[in-house]
Amino acid sequence: MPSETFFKLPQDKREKILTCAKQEFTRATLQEASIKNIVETAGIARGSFYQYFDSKEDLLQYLLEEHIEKINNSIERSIKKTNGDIFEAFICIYDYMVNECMNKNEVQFFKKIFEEIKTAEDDFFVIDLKKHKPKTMEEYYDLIDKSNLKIEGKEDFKLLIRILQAVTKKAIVSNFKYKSKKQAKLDYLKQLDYIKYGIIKPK
Amino acid sequence: MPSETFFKLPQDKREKILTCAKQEFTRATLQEASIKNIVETAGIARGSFYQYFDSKEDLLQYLLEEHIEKINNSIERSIKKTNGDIFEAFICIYDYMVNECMNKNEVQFFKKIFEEIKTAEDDFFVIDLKKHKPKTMEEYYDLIDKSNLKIEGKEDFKLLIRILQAVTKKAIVSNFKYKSKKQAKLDYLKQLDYIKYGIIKPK
DNA sequence: ATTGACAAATGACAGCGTGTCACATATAAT
DNA sequence: ATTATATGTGACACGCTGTCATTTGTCAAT
Repeated sequence: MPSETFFKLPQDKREKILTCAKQEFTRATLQEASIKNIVETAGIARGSFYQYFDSKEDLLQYLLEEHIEKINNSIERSIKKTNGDIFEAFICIYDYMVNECMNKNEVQFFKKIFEEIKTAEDDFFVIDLKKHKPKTMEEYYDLIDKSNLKIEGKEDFKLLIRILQAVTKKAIVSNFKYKSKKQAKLDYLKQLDYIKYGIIKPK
Repeated sequence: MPSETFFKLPQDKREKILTCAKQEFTRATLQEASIKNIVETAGIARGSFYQYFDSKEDLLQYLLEEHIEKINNSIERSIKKTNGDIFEAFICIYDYMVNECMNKNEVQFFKKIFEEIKTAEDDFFVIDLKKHKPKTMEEYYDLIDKSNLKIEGKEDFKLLIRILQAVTKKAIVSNFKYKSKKQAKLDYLKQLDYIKYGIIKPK
């Protein structure tokens, strides 16, 4: 978290810093991004940066935090809206992430962030940042309608969520990457259908 | 690729360098790994390193290369062995990767490597290394038996492969991460079954 | 055995980004 | 006006990088 001092800053200065930071994280990966560039473009002294943030990671964490919060809420909202239909809920989440959760000028930033996410990570938004784990999907077990699913218990549910999350993450990256948003969505829906009804032709 | 000079080195020196490099890549991520540590533990001069390799990435690429080759062959072999059954083929590939393709003393190294792989990557073994793209699964389209699959053309096939690769990558990471290799395998098989026959209960 | 030409090894060096710290400056409290 | 406290600053030492002029090793020709 940024220091108290940071929040006491005049708004325009604070925003300047955040804007320049986003710019830098868009230009480069988390590793390549340099504090030097951020302080130079934001026009603050090197020492000041460290008065506001512990580290580069701390800053990035903060930049993502409000979005993690929003996405988190969207997950709960989606599940409720679809009456616990896990597939419909994931489609809502996808739509939210792709269309609503970020401003137009942040898209490139988020594209970069999504590309940075490791396969090994189970959540959407954990990069190399250990703190502030958002609620995991598994925690919504009770809200999901399992009556027509081949799910026996939480362990099965976990396995399903892993599949859906892996596919959804990749779909979101595709949405950013490829020209046609429409095609990306269609591809995603088709993949969900495969998972829903199976890839094997019924006899 | 390493320089000619590197291959002319006495075998023990060459191996020392590679061993120390693996050690360093096991200790740290690609980004954190330092050439300084490698040359110091291997007991060679800094300049020598650059005579052998272009960069850290070049070295890592070389370390992975023979395995990429082996894995690549295992893919083709698996597909043929299973007469084009894509699911059985993926299980073979999983088994090969988890049990056979690496020496016991390399396991930690590969664990690290797999954890580094980004969600965005479509292949198994591309980290941040652009060169030497192995054959992609998509290229095996003609070898796959599609008679009982809901696959109409290459585009559908691509979507299926994306799902299977995403799930398999995560399963391999799990295998390294969790205590029980057996449970990891069972989980993977269950996930494949979900994809094969669908998660929705038949009526 | 000596020479010379080429291959390989070396480590000092400049460059660059980092995180810190002693000092400067602003703001508030008495 | 004076003191206390909070905030801002950039010079600095540090660590790692990639380079390059120089040294060392190898071996064929004489």
